[in-house]
Amino acid sequence: MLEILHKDNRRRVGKLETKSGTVKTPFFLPIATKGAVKNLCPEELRNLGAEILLGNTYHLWLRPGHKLVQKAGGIHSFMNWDGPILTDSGGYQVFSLAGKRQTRGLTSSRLEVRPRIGEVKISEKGVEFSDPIDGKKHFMSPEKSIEIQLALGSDIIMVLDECPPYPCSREYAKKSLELTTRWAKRCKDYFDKKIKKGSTLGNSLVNSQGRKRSNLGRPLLFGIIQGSVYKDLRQESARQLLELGFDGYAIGGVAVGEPREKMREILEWVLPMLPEDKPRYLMGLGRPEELVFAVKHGIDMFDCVIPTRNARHGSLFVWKDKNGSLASTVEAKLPKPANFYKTINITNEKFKKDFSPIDKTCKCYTCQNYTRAYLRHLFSVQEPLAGRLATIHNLKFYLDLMKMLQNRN
RNA sequence: GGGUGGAUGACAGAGCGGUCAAUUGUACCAGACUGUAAAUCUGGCGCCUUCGGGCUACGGGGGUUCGAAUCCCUCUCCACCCA
Repeated sequence: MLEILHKDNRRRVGKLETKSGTVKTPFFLPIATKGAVKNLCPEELRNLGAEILLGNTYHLWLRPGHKLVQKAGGIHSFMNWDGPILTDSGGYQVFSLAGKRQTRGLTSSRLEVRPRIGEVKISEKGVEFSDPIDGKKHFMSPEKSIEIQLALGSDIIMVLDECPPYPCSREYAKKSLELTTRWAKRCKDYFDKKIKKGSTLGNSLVNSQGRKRSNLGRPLLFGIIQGSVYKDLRQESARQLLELGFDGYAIGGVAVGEPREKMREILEWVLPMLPEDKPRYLMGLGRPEELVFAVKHGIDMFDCVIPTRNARHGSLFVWKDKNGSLASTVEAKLPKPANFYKTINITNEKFKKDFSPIDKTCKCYTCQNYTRAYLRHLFSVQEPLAGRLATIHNLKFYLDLMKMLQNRN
């Protein structure tokens, strides 16, 4: 399913086949947690160069519900995106919602809307979450996560995992990775059983025009390597998942607060163990220099909220030097300040009278038509267009970066 | 002309003898954000500072008090009511 067309040291350039189409690697998945990339239409995403999106099992399960999505003809048809979609399993919510109380948003008027943040209880059986919106409890097992993802019609299904926080004791990390492996096996068993039956695949084998997109008749299933910052545990996790056998391997539990050079180590420990012909996915990453670094170490896929969320918060990416080969301008040393871009906060006073585009070299709709001064104005008067234009630009930056990394030279 | 209630930092608006350079919100300034609890959050926001503190401040002036944004007198302005 992954065809590598070109290799340059450990950097892999190729294409990944899914049941909804083929995607060039390495690639970045814009995040559409609840079935939409915040602020953008699918058509706009296409124009920006997006080929594949990420949705979230947990969020779509709570709202609108996987059954409803299935009734709508699957997530592709429901959200009008006929390209591939990867769904995260809900494992990250084990991390992001765990132990959170109403410590945020105390001054926000929206607090009343979400009075209590869910507690997360992990057991052998699965995870009990509270809905962050209404506090209602929901139980998700590994099988349930797969069932939901199949019903959604996902192209790349992630196993349910536990994403432990940092710092994390060796002892806990070991228990956690072993649980993740047992869950991964249950996910795979359930997945295989359902795929064999072929019953609950949703309508995702055909796109919204009723056209068959791929010869691949089933979604892909990825395992997730955990083990925190411990070499033997990371490698043990990889070994256990390799033994089970997945269509691709993700590295999870990274960028959860650990020192930045740990990421380098984790990649160095784990990547050599993974098969060449299976895609490798670094989950939740990251900053541009981290993507460049990881690609040079053999990672094929990424997802991250940075371009979209930071855009909404007024933080924009600006190229420093778009010429020359990125691979050579970004040394494979982390942590290291990025040398090929900078970020600006468009709300800063210094942009008040700056009538130049965000980035002179950028070909995005925003940079072609609007000035920094206008964008700053939109942010300061809280016009929704601000977040939209900023999102367009930041995603273009990320997708252009990936294009450069796909370049064979 | 008479009466009543007011005047607080950019704005709104608390405080009504000491713990007040003064709650809070907005605005403004800056920062953060990594499988989206997020169009969010954090910090700053009189002047000076050797970061210990110092200085000037709650409409103007004058009192009472060890001590006043807070009490009294007076002036100015604003709102409402009665002539």
